[in-house]
Amino acid sequence: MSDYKRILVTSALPYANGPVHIGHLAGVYVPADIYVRYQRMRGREVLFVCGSDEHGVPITIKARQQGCTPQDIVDKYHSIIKKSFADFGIDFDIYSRTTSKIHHETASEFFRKLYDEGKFIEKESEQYYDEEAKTFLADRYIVGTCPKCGAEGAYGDQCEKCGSTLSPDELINPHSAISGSPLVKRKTKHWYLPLDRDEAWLRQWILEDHKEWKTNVYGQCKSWLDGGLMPRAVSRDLDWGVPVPVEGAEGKVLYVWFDAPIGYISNTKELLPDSWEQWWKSKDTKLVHFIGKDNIVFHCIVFPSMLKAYGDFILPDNVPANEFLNLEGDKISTSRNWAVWLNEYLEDFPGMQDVLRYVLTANAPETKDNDFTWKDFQTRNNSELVAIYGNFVNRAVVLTHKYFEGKVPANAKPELIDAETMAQILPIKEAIEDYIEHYKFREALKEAMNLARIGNKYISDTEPWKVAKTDLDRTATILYTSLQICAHLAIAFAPFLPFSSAKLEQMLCLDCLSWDVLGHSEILPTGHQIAPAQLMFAKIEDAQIEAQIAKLQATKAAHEAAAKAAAVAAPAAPKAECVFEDFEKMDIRTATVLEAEKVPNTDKLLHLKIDTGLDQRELVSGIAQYYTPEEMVGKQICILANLKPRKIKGIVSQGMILMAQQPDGKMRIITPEERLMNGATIG
RNA sequence: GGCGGGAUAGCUCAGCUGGUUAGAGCGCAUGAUUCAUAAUCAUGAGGUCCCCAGUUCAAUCCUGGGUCCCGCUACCA
Repeated sequence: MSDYKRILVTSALPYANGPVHIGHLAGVYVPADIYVRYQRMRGREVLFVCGSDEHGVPITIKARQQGCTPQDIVDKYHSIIKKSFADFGIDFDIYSRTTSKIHHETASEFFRKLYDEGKFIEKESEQYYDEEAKTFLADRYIVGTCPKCGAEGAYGDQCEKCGSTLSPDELINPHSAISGSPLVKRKTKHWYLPLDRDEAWLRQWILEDHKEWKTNVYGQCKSWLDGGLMPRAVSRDLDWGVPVPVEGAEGKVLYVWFDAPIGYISNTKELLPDSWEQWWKSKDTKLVHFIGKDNIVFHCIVFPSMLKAYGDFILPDNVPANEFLNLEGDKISTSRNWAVWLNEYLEDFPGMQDVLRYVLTANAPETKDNDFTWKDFQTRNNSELVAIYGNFVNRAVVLTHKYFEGKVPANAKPELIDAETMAQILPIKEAIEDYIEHYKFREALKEAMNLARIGNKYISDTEPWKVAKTDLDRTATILYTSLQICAHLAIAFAPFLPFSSAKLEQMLCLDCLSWDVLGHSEILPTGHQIAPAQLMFAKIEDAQIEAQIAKLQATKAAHEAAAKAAAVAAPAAPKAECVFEDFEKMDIRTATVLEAEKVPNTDKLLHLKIDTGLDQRELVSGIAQYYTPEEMVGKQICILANLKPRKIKGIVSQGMILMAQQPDGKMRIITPEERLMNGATIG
């Protein structure tokens, strides 16, 4: 620790296609802010850098959907995000954005240098192109029929119905999610960062030199390194982003993963045009990246590899990645609107930033995913912040006003218990330091709260309100000691709850205190006037919590209804034209189900025996979720009789039942209006 | 599918290199107290340490297999 002269802290650049929510705050920004505030209080030179990540395909999609430009989108969310962070006291030295001029220049120059020095490899490949939207498409924006389960609307990277991983080439009828038009393949040239060349030093640097990294971080890196690294494309075909600064690269921009982390550098540069290099290139700077677990590989492998390729940059000392925060038992989701948005929180709980900061720290997903519930939020506020911290301060201040006109009394009659109580502060200070230096903010916060517990115990044990009846000198010492503890609380909590510490300092008429006075026996001198008592934290009533829960339930219901309506309103895309001869090839006829049973070990399959009029045959059909075997027996159905037999789960299926399915998944068999003979042809 | 992380009291979490009466906070119960936002203080009740096998004198911890949750996934290692 002491080897470093300064600390550069970055927190993940939030993606500017939506506001920020409690998950962002809990995983990344609150821990980073605690770390930074603590280091500053210790007098260390710290720089805290962040900004919006404003490039990439999702923003262009969103703009297209909303009929505006990508710039409109990022302008809107950049200002919302920036304001939310400011409101919550996330104390960045700079919060800038990747659409800034200086970032474009910096990222461009970064690429160009690697390009000129031959650090990239070039590859030509064929990629899907949407001629109508005039754009190449990311896998995610190619949709089609899943080759594995037959579901419509599978994405080019994954089918959400059956969960299988796909590549766009496997999709049946691939078409563009943007314009709906069919796709063509086009040749395109891209540059790749050959990560494989960096394997040896990465292995040494991470696996040998940084065994202290968190297990999730270390494990993930090891997994990648053991698997062997591959070259990774740094450019892509898109018109939104930092243009590739090479002749003949029109229509290509830097891949967003390449451009975004450079944002840390350009934002530093924007703030400190003359001295930024000291922060990024000086060996006595400690670099720490705060991120979520989805970002581990970029910050531990890819970005370091970029920095190394460029030369003379330092590498991160640590990457304390957190896990994820859930909300009321479900994954937080922007698209499903399952989140607590920071801007909305402040409307409902004005002035209560610290309560959320407290709850998110106390329940931070440091080692595993955690769940945020409003009930827990209420309990932590009412029985910890109000009942322990706020209450202790209130007791001490109120009694001081009652007996000593709001002046810090003299330490007139000390006893052993006073010294013993004060002696507990130093170990707490050291514990907090140790925990914060090791990125264990949850534990650190607990220690700070213990200090308030010590205060409550002290004041209960000494009972100044009783002693005052007989011995005012002793009362003086008790309140003197209690007020010193209050002052210590203001300092100990300052990294975590900056607003409350400011309030408490105001009440005690203190100026910004440094971390070093923690553990000193006298912060408030005798005779020092303090302000009237005011409540540090307000209780949260059940009604407020119920309102929040109702709000979440309402958004959930609204979202489900909207999804259903959208699915019903939008039938599947039309298929390409075909000729009568195509249709004529199909032998479609009526049949009756004779027997039906579930195929063992499957969820969806029924094994049917049917009478086609021509013969009796067996087939396997994926309808078990819609019909029970009992329901099917005796039903007249329509089948495609001349479909090539296919073995499914060991059973040869001779034909296919005709079904109608809605986009929301509802499925029914097709059956003649009135019962006909088996084998009647359909055409 | 492969890989990584997680599973410990009602809830949220600690438990370093195998030996602990397995811990903390909240919640709960009982008692004390009334300066304080019915807050506080003391005491207590709560646990097949996910399941099954194995190694060991000894397993929450190590090994193998399995289940569930989360993340990553570059022709899939």
